[in-house]
Amino acid sequence: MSVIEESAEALLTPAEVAARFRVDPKTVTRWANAGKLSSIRTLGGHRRYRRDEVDALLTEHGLPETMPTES
Amino acid sequence: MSVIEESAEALLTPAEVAARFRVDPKTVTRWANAGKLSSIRTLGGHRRYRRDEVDALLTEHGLPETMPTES
DNA sequence: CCCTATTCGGGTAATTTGGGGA
DNA sequence: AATGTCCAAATTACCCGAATAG
Repeated sequence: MSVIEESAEALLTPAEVAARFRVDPKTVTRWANAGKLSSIRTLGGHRRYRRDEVDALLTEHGLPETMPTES
Repeated sequence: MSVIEESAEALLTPAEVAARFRVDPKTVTRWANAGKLSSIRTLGGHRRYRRDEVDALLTEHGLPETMPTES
């Protein structure tokens, strides 16, 4: 399995989601428990998160106003 | 799982941005509210800031490249 | 020097987050 | 590596007053 295929995976581990939000994996688990983030369970009981959902939440927010030219 | 994710985490906490600008964390929040700085929200409502943007703002003053002795 | 608008920091209360340990 | 729980630190949003331009 090469590294390139990984960017196409649809599911993210808790650590990967935590890294993208710059929070602890525990916090991601809290979000899932609070129903703020949909999760899928592995057969071992651990959670996986939808990558498109995470990416959508990451890009939610606002760009700064168009910065006029410094001239 | 590979290590490629590491380089993608470019988010700063409010305290980290405040430290770079030598201001209060509240002031950074004020900049975000004013739209001067783009922010990403955690699902709990806390803000994360893009390191690229912060670094760009810190260096965009056009400081002279030659920094002689500060005597 | 005075006046005015903006920015910054202090204080409080409520929520979220992170560290340590089970 | 991940889960669930307890507690301290961080962040948020609100107020207000002081410092800084212009």
